[in-house]
Amino acid sequence: MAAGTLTPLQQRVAREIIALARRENRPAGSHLPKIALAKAIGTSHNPVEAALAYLARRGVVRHLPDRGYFLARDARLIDDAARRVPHSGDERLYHRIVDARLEQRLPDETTASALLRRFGGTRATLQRVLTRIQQEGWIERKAGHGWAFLPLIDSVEAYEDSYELRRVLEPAAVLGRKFSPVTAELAALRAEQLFMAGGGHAHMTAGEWIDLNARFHEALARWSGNPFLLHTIRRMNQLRRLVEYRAVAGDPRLRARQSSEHLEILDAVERDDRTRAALLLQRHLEGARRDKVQPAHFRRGRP
Amino acid sequence: MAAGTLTPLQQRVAREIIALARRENRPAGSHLPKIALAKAIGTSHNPVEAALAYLARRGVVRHLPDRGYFLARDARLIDDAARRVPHSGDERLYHRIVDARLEQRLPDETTASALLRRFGGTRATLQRVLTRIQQEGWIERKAGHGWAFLPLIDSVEAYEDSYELRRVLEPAAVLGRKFSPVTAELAALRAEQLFMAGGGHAHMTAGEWIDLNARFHEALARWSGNPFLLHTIRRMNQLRRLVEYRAVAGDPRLRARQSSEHLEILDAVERDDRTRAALLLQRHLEGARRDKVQPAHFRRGRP
DNA sequence: TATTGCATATTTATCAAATAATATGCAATC
DNA sequence: GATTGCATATTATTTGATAAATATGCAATA
Repeated sequence: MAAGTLTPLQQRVAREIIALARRENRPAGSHLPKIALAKAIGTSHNPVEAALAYLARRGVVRHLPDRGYFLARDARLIDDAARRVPHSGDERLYHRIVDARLEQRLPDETTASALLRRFGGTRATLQRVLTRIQQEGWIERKAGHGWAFLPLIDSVEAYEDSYELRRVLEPAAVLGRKFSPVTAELAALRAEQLFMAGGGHAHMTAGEWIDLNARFHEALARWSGNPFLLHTIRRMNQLRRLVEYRAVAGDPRLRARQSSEHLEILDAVERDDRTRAALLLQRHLEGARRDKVQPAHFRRGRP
Repeated sequence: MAAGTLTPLQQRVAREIIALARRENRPAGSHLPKIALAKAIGTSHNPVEAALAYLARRGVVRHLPDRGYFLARDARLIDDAARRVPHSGDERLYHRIVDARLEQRLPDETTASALLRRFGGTRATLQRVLTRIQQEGWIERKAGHGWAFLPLIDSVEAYEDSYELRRVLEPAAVLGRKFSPVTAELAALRAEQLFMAGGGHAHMTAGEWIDLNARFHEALARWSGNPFLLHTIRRMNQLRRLVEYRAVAGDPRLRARQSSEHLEILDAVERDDRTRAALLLQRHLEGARRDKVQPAHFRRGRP
């Protein structure tokens, strides 16, 4: 790989290192040990080293020989420009397809070749991107050749549908027979939400806000101990991210209210008042739906 | 392609042609027009022609020049041997991995190369199979190299989890704000279930029974008008098929009871008594769970 | 008038060697 | 006692020409 460029995995790792540090509000000088990072991210040391070396070149971290890498400044104060890691070709193609689809500039049925002619790139890249989209659930292979797009959360209608599902599933998660919160995760979530409620959102990007939100809801699903429920919630979150990133990036009042509602729910969970947690959760989802589902957020409504 | 062999798509089409004819209890001599079949199956004429030519060689259908293909005998009376269409390499590898996984002969984490060494086959085949499994939700890519298996519906525990999800989702589908049954589909389902309840299961294989069951539940989900709910139910059905095909192939009394319950639910849906339909559905799922979730059905329980 | 049977245009799969990245172990260092 | 930095072993991706299927249109036919 040419000097200065990263593989897709290395790019991802670089982004995750920054996200982690920011999530934990790491101070300047904080040590970033490669093995711990590798474990947290789920990869081997090697890509972590490459990512850290890159971040050092970018000035985000400092390198001390034989001692390792250290944050150059408080994680929350790293400016947007410095922490912007380039995206791989896969990622770029993916987003171009998302955009085209959200703006209804793509037909409901198409072929790989047609997409290649339109967007360029290699077959291998396109194949990977289509597989990813298939995994996310908004495209499927037709019987022989070709692909068919499925509805995305890209209209008031579909958005309502996704909330309808979540309103049923998430309270069920909390009330499930195996529900059991993980203490450490609960504490971490609480810290995040407190930081947010306490005005921390000033140092947060729209993307970080969305991820924070997703982590909260995913944790509840994970604590249900039901892998199928978790899988479903994850999928809804992926789809929401796609749309919300563009639409409802963040009214500060809305952010503050969401966090305080999240905290209330975490409180109820902590004192094992599950009925109350489920009720609050249901109200929370109902409120979030009302806040977000407004025609103005969507470019065009679908029938 | 060598004479006598079919492409994977052609094999699939051949199987679907037979399944369709049997589903509709087509009599001997029934005409099988290629374009209608192609439309029903979602492909072009070409693979349908190849599949019909193959079925003619196998004696399942008769070919009259310039008139087309016709069932050689009543669809329900086609013997098992005659309608067994060979499986593609993909399909075989898929089932070998399913078996190995269900019997806990595979580690939780592995690599494509390791699987190749173990099962043979080409990288491309394995890649496709892994993508399919990923789509079904019981494997996922690790960050760099390798794959991690997720819990399958292969233990009492996981089976309970899947039913917990369905018990919440399916009644919600029926009660959903957009629920609206499609008359033609409802009639077709009723006919199938009546045939079954009336002793038709004698002419049915275990696989056909499972598919019938899945079609019923999928139809309810589709009528909800909520694509996300449908997607989730579909996924659960895929997984159930994997396991039930091996475990609970079919106690006749159980089959008869299931069909009559299905019919009751369809009745309630037809007279738009949704509350009752949802209630019956919930009871039905509860009963089905009790019938099926018995440790004896599973080779070994997981913790 | 619908359907078949076949021809043509597109699309996708296949191949294996070369290349590139990731996983892992461990002596050196703090 | 943990961590780095680097070497080595595995694993996975890329490539583009060739071959094989699938999609589609239409004259001939029942």
